[in-house]
Amino acid sequence: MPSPTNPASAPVAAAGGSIAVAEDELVAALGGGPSDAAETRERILHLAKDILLRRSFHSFSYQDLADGIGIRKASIHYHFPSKEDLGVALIERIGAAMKRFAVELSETHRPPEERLTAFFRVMRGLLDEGNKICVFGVLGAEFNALPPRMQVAYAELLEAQQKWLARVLERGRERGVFAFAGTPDEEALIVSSTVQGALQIARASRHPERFDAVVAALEARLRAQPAAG
Amino acid sequence: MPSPTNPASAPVAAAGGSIAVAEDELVAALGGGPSDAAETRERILHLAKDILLRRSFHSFSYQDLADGIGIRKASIHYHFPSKEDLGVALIERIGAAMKRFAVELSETHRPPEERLTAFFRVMRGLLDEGNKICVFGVLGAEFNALPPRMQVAYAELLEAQQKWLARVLERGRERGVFAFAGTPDEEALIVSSTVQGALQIARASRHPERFDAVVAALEARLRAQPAAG
DNA sequence: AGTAATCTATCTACCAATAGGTAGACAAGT
DNA sequence: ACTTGTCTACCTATTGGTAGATAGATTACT
Repeated sequence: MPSPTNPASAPVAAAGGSIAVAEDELVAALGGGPSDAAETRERILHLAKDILLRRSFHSFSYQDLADGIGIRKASIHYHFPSKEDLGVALIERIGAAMKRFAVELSETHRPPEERLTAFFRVMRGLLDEGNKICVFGVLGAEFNALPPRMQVAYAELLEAQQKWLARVLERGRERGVFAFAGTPDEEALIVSSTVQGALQIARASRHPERFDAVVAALEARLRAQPAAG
Repeated sequence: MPSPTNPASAPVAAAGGSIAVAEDELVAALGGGPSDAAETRERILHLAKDILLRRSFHSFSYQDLADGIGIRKASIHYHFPSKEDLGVALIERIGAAMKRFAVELSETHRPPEERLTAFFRVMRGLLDEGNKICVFGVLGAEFNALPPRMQVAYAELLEAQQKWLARVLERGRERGVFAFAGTPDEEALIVSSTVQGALQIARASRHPERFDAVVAALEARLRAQPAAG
């Protein structure tokens, strides 16, 4: 594999985080070994996701990715023929990370309140690792300007996330640790809307702690009233 | 005024709405009369705002505006030398509309709960008139990719809106029509975060009624518990 | 085993379209 | 004469995307 100008260090890509789990796991899981092909593909996705959550979909180009990775633009087109392909892959990748996140919480038998807290923690983490916000916030804002297949992928992922959240809330209510008036679906909608908006506002106002305040309020209201007095 | 290809009808521009008040009012207030200059400027702003709230800032070009209005690209640069200038003007214009909205509610002595409802109604209106979302949601998502002066203008407008909302909530609590645990500022943050996120989710999922559900829940929780039973 | 064919992943070098932006001519109003 | 607002005509940089060469690895065939 000829890589004449591979600087052996991809500074931009190194800054990236993830929704829930280290990217390395996925790399290992997919590639199985030191496959160069999968590795480049992963690097592209990793960096693209990083820039996406920082700056939005229409604010980065194939050239940005090429520069950041130390590869030529044409090579990125080899892995992702069109930007729409890349966008869809990004959404799917994030969906996979969300799924792994959910599965892990499930397999370790975490109680609902802990799952919700973990969710909040992941979201909060985005703000710290480079002023990111959640995918739904990024792509939701430019939704009408998104290529068709990305719109579909987005909508699907959104429903999946809503479903997961609703289930967590429902189980929490069954166990008496959460209290809310409407349906679990409605409550999930409220929680995710709030988190999504709070991330954007906290970032733009440069007051990340505002996100914490919102989450605290959200948790306080969800918790069954302990008959305070 | 030479306008060789002015089609006398600007179809794209005609679809636009506003945050709170009809654009025509502003046109009249600023221009004072049938001034061509102010009129063109207004048409640009009107259309730009429309596209902005539909498709985001990086998803439209000067050419789009020129085509939509039936004017040449260079003429738009005459009124707004750079896109950053246009962006700042857009934010300021929306700020002016918000202020007029607030002043009107104030001058007609509307009670806090009515002001809040009016706020929700305006936000909901965006979804109907062409799948728009609020400015804060649009620009908040691409905040890091925004030109510097737009970031500043955005942050200022955001603070102004938060302040207004906080004041409404505070007065409502004083009068006993609202109930919430934290400070008015915190509550304002929660309300606007929720609305902002809900607009995005409702639009992307093509379920505008989900916004209504969120707002209903927001109102229900704000309302002082009527000792139901 | 040795060689030919194929496949993979990258490269260089290009493309047309579009981006934001500028210079200067020109017509009309003051 | 000056100002205002628009025009035509252009500029440079960048956009997403393509064609074709090439180097190395893998596979197939004798």
